[in-house]
This record gives sequence, structure tokens and C-alpha cells, in this order.
Amino acid sequence: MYVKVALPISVYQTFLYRVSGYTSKDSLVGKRVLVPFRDKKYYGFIVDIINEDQNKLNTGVIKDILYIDNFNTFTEKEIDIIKEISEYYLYPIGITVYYFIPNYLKGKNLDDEFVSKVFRLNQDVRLKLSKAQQRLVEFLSETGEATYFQILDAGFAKNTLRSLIRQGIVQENTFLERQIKLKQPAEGMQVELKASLKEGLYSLWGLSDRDRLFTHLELIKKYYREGSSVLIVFPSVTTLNSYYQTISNYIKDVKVYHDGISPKKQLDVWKEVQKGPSVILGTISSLLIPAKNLKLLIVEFEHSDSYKPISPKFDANRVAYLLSKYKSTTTIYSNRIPSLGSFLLLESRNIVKPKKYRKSVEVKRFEGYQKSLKFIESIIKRSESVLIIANRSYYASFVHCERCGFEWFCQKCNVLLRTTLEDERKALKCPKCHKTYPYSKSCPDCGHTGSLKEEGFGRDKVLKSLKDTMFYQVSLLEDESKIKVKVASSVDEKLLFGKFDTVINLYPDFLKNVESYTASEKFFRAVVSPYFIDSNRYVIISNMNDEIYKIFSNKDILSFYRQELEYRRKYEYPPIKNYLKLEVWSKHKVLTDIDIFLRNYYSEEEIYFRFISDSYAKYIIDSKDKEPLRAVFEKFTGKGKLSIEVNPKSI
DNA sequence: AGCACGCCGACT
DNA sequence: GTCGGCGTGCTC
Repeated sequence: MYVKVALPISVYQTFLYRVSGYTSKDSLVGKRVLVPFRDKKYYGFIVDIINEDQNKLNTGVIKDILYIDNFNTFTEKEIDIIKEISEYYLYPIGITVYYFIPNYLKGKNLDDEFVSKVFRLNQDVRLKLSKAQQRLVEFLSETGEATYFQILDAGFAKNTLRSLIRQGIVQENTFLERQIKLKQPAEGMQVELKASLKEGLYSLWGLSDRDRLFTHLELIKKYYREGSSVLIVFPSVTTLNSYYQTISNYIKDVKVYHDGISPKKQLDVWKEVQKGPSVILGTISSLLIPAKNLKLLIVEFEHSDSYKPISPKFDANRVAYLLSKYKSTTTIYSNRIPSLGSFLLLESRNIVKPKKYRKSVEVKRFEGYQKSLKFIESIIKRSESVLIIANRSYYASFVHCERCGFEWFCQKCNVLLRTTLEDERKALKCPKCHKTYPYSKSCPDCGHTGSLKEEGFGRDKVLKSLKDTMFYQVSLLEDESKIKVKVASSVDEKLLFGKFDTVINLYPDFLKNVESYTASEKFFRAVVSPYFIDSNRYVIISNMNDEIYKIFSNKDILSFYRQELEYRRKYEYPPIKNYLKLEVWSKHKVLTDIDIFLRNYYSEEEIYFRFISDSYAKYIIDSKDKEPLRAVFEKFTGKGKLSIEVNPKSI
């Protein structure tokens, strides 16, 4: 008998091998095999079975497999989903499979000291760092947290990581199975749950994190009792962890699967959930865990950028949809407020009705950092507990105007510029593309001289200021729990099950001042998401009074999205319009070859955007036809670095 | 991805 | 005449 095997190499094709001692009735699809390939041995996965007589179609010698696992890593259904992901996102099948398997089965790096640890950035960094160290700091700042494999995959060396840990810039965390009991039970379920949800897609939003948790809990219990498995997916180990600490009080034997647990434990969980119904909390890498009778899938914080990994480039929300298609699961996209993309799909989904909140929103004019601080202090004096959202966590200095709040962003990357010294002269530098901009003494926005400060009022500065001037105890949100005043950079992906007296949103304005078509959406999120944190009072310190008033005075809080979709439709931006994105890093000769190739297949109108430099090219293609891109990949792979993104999140 | 094959320039 | 550069093609 012959089997098609997907190998972890960057090609679209699969390879044919011979297995003996099995019949086509055995469930070989989804099993891991060790195969000879050239003069090497690779672990691959069986994705198809070929009947004997069909092998005549093939040329060349077919080799025998060397070894086959006695258990299935995947069932046929997960393999079908992997095939569809690989096809849809034009990503080599073997590498796609590898993304979803337990680390233990990859058989490498397993005894490394850093495996099973999650890395996060510590506070303010003002030390001199090497290029590689700077890039890793930037990477962790963007992703929030990363596992060891993610860091290696992103091309960083172990030594870079090690040196940053030694300097105290990067923190290594291990997963703790610590449980915290919630003081308050659910305040009467405001959500109407029908006897049982039918299979299909649902959107759950408009609730505080705690109410959402208890809504999940009701559903989880129901499905679990009926003998079904439940999978809840989180954008990060940090989020998963805080959910686990709470829900494990209510459900015995919750299983956890992510890259922060040991490879051996991962494999144990993987095998265990195939045997009987389980409740599993996992990160994106757990999406295709072959849980027995999986009938409920919850994607928590569905808007998160972490649901679109870099390699392979797929969208976890789409995989969640595929799970409902192939496994008939009830899939729930859960969030405080839906993402714009989710909102677009609300019509085709069932909505779990949000409860009506009647919380007033106060907008306080931003008149500089010092005045805001005074105002915050006055609120703290009169409050039991306060959460301050600073909207940024700064680790390097940048420039802003103390008077009007203006901040410099890179025109290309929309990243805050940092101050640097170029030939002993101050300049502004983009940390991403390294483009430099001239420094000026007066504010480019309000023209005021002497009001420019080389520091932001991100999380770290707010924390320091409050610690210096106040008698109250202040801490970061993620630190000790019994502190009156908490400071956070953002709450967008942090589950907050407790209740605050007051939530203060400090100057979200700069998000809107960015020159990007996504700016309004980001601002909306930053302003509205904290509204659903359980609190008596919500104060926003901002100069965007009109916009904020408009958002909250609307009967339907999401009506902003309707207007935003109009705008996206008019200018043909995602998520209304989907594009294909191709990026190439190579020599000029290769870039021009690719250019000729592409222009041969796509018309002028279909090439929406095109940029070619000496070493880099970028295309945004407005076409449904992906095949030319597949051809480019096959023809030019190996001649440089290629990246294809289907439905990119930004163009 | 990796590795071999093969076609051109630089060398003891 | 040979060594080694890297462009091209293939791996079951």
C-alpha cells in the first residue's frame, strides 16, 4: 500500500511511500511516519492513501517508510482542514501540519533549558543594546509574549535571548497552575441561553469579562455533560492562564494545551483528549487538537493579532470556521466588542444578545501630562480601586508635546519614532524601518517651543509618576492583586474578572492621529473595550470629545462600524475587500524576473500596488486568482525570501 | 529546505 | 588542466 506523506520542507507537493502490514481500512491518515528523503530521515505525516493499482501513474523508485507511530496525531478531519488551510493560504502543506503538532513529535530542541517557557519584556529599557537585541526587544514589544519556538522561528539566536534575560530586560515565565476564586458570583445571567445552541457560528459580545466567562461556563457544562469536548482558544498564554485560574474552580479536570507546558505533557494531553470528552484551554497551536467529539469551540478575544501568525500565515478565526464546517462544532467568537471584520460577518452569524449596560461615560479634556496626573490623583482620592489605562508601554524614549499631546510617528510604519544621536546631533528614528527624521525644537503641531519632551506617558511613566507623588500603593495590572491603583498599557487582551471602582483611559487620542486607514478602528476599540470592564465609573482623558460622545450616544454602540465599513467600501480597503500580498527579498535580477512573470498573468488593474527596490519588492494584488502566486513561489523559492499573504490584515 | 549537477572564471 | 563560484532542478 502507498501513502502520500507531507514533509516539513517548503514545497507544495507531498511524497509517495510504501507501507506494508496495513490495509486501507486502517486509519493511517494523520499518522506520523519516519521516511528516508534523499540521504536524510524526516518525520512526515500521512495525508492520503493510494491504492496499489494507482502507483502505475508514478515514475521513479518508491521508498519504504522506516517507522510509523502506533497512535494517530490527527484524524482524517484535521488533515482535511490542514489541506484546506494549505490550499487557501498558499502555504506548503508539510510546514502547515508541523505548526499544529505537539512539540514532542517534532523531535528537536526538546531538552533545551528554554523550552516550555514564555518570554515577556520587563520594563523600561535604557541600556545600549546590540542590533539583534534591539530587534528581539521590538519583537517582544509587538507580540506581548512569545514562546521559545516562536522566538527561534522569528530568526533570533538563543544567545540574544539569554543575554537579554541576564540583563533583566526579558523575563522568563513558567505556567503556574494557581487558582483564584472569584468573590462575586455572576450577577444573574443576562444572556438568554436557549436549551442548546445549534451547530454553526455565533458571536458573543457586549458583556464584561466575568459575565462572558459565566456565559461560557453554562455552555461548557451543558456540552460536557452531554459527552462532548469543548475547546476554548486564547490569543496568549497569559490570557489563558488567568482564565484557567478562575474556571478551574468550577470545572474539575480542565486540560491545558499550549507551548508553555513541557513537550511530554503536551503529548500526554494530546493523547488523553482523544479518549474521552474533555474541556481544553489552548492557544492557537491547539486549534486542531483531535479532541473526542468536539462540539463547542470558543475563540476568546477573537480580534487579537496573535490569531494571524507569521508562519504559516493563516487566520485562526477562519480555522475556527473550518472546524464548524468539518466537525459540526458550535463556534463562538467571543469578545468585549467584535472586531470590524467580525462585525461584517455578524449578519451571517447568530448573535448571543448583549446585556444592556447603563454606565455613564465621562470625558475629561487632556491638558498635558502634569494636569492629567493631578486629575487622576483627585479621582484616586475618592475611589476604592482605580485602573489606569495608559495605552502605551514605553521602553525607549520618544518625543511628544507636553502641551498638545502631539507625537511623532514614522510615515511608513506608523510606529512611534525614537530619539537617537546621529553624529552628536539629535534625530528621530523609526525603530522598524530605521528611517531618520530631523529633530525640531518646536512642536510641529501647535508650534509651541520648549514643550517637547523626550518621554511618553506610557504605562511605565504613569506608574513611576504615581509612585513618586502618592502615598497610595500603585502597581502594574499584572502584579500583586490587592493594590488600590493599577496601571496597564492596554486592556485589550487582558481578562479582568474583578471589579474596579473607576476605570481611567488616559489619552487614547494618538491612536487616531496615525496616518493609517485602520486608525479610527483602533481608536474606537481603545475607547469602547474598557467600557465593558466591570466598574462604576469610566473616565476618558481625551481631546476627542465629539467622537467619543458620538460613539456612546448611539443607541447601538456598534453603529460606528457601519460608518467605518462605508469608508472601507469607498476606498476599497479590507475587510470589505480582500487582497493578495506578495513580498520578496532578493537580488534585483530576481525581482525583475518576478515582475515580468506577474505582469504576464495579472492585468495592470489587478496589480493594486507595486513597489520594487534593489533588494525588496511588494505587491498588493486585487484578484481572486491565486495560482500565479503559487507559480511564483514554486519558480522562485530558494532564490530569495518569499512571503505570500492571502487576505492580509493590512495593506 | 538542502543537496547535487553543471557551466563559467581564476588558479598552482 | 583543476578548483570552486552559484544558478537550476529535484527530492517519493
